[in-house]
Amino acid sequence: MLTDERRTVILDRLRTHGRVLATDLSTELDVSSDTIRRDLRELDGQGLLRRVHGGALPRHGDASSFAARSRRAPEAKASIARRAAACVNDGQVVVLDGGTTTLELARALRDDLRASVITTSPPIAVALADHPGLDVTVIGGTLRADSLVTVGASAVEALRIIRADIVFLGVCGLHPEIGVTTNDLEERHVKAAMLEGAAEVVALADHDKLGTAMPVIVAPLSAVTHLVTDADVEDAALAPYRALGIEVLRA
Amino acid sequence: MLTDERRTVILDRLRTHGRVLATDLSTELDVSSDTIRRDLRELDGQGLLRRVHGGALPRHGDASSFAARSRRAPEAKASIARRAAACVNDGQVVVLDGGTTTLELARALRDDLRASVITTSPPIAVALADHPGLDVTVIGGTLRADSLVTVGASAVEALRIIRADIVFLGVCGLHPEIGVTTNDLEERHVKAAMLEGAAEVVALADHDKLGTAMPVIVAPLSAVTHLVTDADVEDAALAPYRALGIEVLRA
DNA sequence: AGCGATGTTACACGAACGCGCCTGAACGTG
DNA sequence: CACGTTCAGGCGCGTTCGTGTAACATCGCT
Repeated sequence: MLTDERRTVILDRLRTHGRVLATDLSTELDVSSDTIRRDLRELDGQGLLRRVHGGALPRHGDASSFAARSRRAPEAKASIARRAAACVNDGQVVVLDGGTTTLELARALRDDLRASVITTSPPIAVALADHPGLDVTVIGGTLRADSLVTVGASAVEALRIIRADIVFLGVCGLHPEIGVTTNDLEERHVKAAMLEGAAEVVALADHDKLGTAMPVIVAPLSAVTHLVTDADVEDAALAPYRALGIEVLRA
Repeated sequence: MLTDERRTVILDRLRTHGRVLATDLSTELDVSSDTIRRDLRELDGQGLLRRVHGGALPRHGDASSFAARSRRAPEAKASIARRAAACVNDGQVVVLDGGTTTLELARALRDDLRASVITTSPPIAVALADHPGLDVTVIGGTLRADSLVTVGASAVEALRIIRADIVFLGVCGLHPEIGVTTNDLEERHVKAAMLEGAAEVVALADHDKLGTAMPVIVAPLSAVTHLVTDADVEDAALAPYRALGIEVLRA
């Protein structure tokens, strides 16, 4: 059995079974456990799986579920959220996009803030209900199961009539030339409606969203006024955004 | 079972059940309680849960007042919810009012149900997002912090255009002569809009809401077609509702 | 053919990890 | 205050990991 064959088999098993054990692979593929461990280490280095003691797991666990996503890079999310929360001033009309980072942002808003918050995300609305100084408005619509935001014509219509002081956009992809992108057409229209007439647009993007692009274009980078990202980003990667006049904040 | 798998299971249980007990996890996952405690300690260190004596809780507790209410008479709520959930048929348009009992109802819907659910309650929307066969629509509006439902003109308008097959109403008070009552004027208008044009109206009321009245009248009892209540109610108290042609279901 | 370079594998050994058990301390409750 | 439960830390055991080393095959070059 060739090395690449064996690794393909390993990835297949991982996809179908959801996990692999080093010892099982060793016996079933009839190679020493050292070879398997080398394979797993190598595949982990290529980002094709996640090495754990005893075997390996899919890299993104269950990336589809909202709860699973909120478990990814929680400290980066939290620091971005804290930094972004400091951008909100009393009396502002704040529009919050959905997503795990914006949910953290909602939780990070200071307790004595007095503002009006509008969101398409039911979990964010629930998180903000406790807050004493906020007026929370939920944008209605059809609920997207994976991202937990509302979409559809009614959501777009409701957002169009709002002139936000500041919009926080949880981006799926942010690319210097392509702009803000997402992977769902309906969500794109909702995000675009948020941006219309907004005074400030703050994009929240952790390091592995920068420089990436998703299939659906939301808006060009000129629509974004601020970018909040985490500390794990080299300055060179941020230069193109600064060149476009975007204020870049490192958390 | 790999360590990471086990911790994922723990977080999933925490998310679905709202809490986990160390001893339960130990027996169900078939590892020593020491291992579970190590897991919980580790996950707490990562900020993914909140360690407490005996188990763990979600790091971000639910909205306080709402969460407190949902702990009141949980077994009565659950049985009412189960009974009411059986009233829903495939293909129906279901409107769900807010409240802790209707939240339980949402969780009690059978997994293979295919229906369209419309709700003013963000927590209910979140709870239903996992459900594979449901089309979930959130009614937008201003969020009431204590009851976690949306209210206001836009909510009323959105509900007016809907002809529901079945409406589940979480009532604050149900009185044979006064009818359905609540304690918030805005919520009253939302509830009233739900009832308009509904084919069936199911009121969910545990024993201590029967025979009581709140300040604001939502609708007369003639608007209600079904009443689901718990077993702790004497027949005499139900007679007046039956006399009005309401089908009474005891859970 | 001879030779070295490269890549892949198996074996060996110390280190690290995960788990269960134990003990004293802390907690919650009556 | 006293009791049972739960907790944190330490220890030992078995497994797994990473690295170093040697054996073997393949390939390209002379």
